[in-house]
Amino acid sequence: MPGQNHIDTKVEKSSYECTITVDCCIFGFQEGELKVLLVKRAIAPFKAFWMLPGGIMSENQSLEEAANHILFHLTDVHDVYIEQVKTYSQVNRHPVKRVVTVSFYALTKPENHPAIAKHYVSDVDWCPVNEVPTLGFDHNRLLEDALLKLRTNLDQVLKISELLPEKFTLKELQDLYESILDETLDRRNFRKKMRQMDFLVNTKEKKSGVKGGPLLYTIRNYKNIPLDGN
Amino acid sequence: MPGQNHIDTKVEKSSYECTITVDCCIFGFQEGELKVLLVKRAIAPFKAFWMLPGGIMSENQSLEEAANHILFHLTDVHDVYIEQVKTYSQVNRHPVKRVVTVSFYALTKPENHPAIAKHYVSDVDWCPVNEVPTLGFDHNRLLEDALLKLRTNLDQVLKISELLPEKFTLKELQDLYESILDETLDRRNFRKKMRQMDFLVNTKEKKSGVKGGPLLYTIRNYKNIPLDGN
DNA sequence: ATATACTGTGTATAAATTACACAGTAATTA
DNA sequence: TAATTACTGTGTAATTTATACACAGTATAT
Repeated sequence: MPGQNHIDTKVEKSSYECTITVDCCIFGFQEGELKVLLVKRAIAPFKAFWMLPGGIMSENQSLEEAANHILFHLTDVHDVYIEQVKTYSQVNRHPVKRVVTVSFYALTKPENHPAIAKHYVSDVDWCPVNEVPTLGFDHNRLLEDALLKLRTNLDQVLKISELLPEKFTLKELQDLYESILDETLDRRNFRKKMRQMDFLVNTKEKKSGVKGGPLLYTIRNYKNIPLDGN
Repeated sequence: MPGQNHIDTKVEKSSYECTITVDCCIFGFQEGELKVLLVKRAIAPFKAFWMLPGGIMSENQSLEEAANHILFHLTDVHDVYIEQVKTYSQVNRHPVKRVVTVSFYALTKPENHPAIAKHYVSDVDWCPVNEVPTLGFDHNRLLEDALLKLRTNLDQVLKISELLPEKFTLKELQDLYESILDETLDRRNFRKKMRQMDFLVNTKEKKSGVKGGPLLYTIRNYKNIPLDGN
């Protein structure tokens, strides 16, 4: 009694197995814009298309570990905030072979991680999220879903400190919020709200090279990122 | 250059494949309590443990289709609201064989669907969510995560009409909210809020057999459930 | 030195949320 | 059938939260 009609909870010897891939929306904030890391694919299918970096989960790693691996190899980033977005399993998502894909988003400081093209990748780019071209596979959809999740969870503020340098001005913080939410915010109200949550520590230093001499802030308990495993 | 070191986006012939299972938290509301459908497993491992109903995704179906299949075979429910919760991929989740599991929650009217034990299942029960025993595998964790997601998304009210009979009193609706959120709500404020959103249609009928003669309501556009595919 | 483009701050108004009490109805009971 | 019980249905005032908004100060650029 194989295949579709099973309603049991047993794992059988003959059960169907499937390749599982991980794709990552790696966000960074640069020049006042929210960007996402894209790679240009060097092989078919979708040769020369831009896409989200991804790879295959292997035998001895969880999806989170796979995502971290991909991230590390591609950007030299580690210990970064990653979050599962959704699993995509339409039968014909991949033109050659069936795969199920779990997508993650990851938040990084691009300042620390120059992107370098590696295997099966001919180019690499931090692309402003508003200028993303048509991507290979269903990656535009994955990106859209990841952005939505990022927006929805923005109130858990702490994690977005991953996108900023260690010291930052309130304007930089607000610019980040605005580019994630894709709307403008009132400056005074924004600052009031940020003050209420007590994440911010005023370093008393001023940022130089910019008009107005804005104060630099940092995040309380900088670098306490919970990593969970499923 | 196999396995873990891959950072490419290519799907290779030799790539690792893995069994993917679907587990469902099937919620129903009965006797003023939120309940979840559990099955008692008839085979090892975890023989005689209660667990969430689940099964294996097969070659020609998406995860959502697999979940609906399981649901249908177990409860005769179809066209029900289901939502993906999360994917679990720890290497040692399953004691016998590696599986990756995608969990869903589903909302049903138990009144319509007497549960019947089928394959590999010796018993079936609608269990109040506050009285769930230790389940097989990591199913307590899955249930917890599903409940959290259900709570978090409660504002998209419409879908919870899946849990109620076609006509219901405001008290029944409030009881449902309270058992999902696990807190008590002010009656007048609750009703005000429900009135604002305009889901509710007053049928002008009164429910009999109960004191106070409460009015019966129904949901506007009853049975317009969006089903999406990934 | 002057102009420019930014910083930093508080208050008044509007909107949303919360707290709260009493008269009415239908079953149950004595 | 009268009295009791356990529920229904309703509105307003108080609090909290969110929004709108203007001007003096500072570092850079000219």
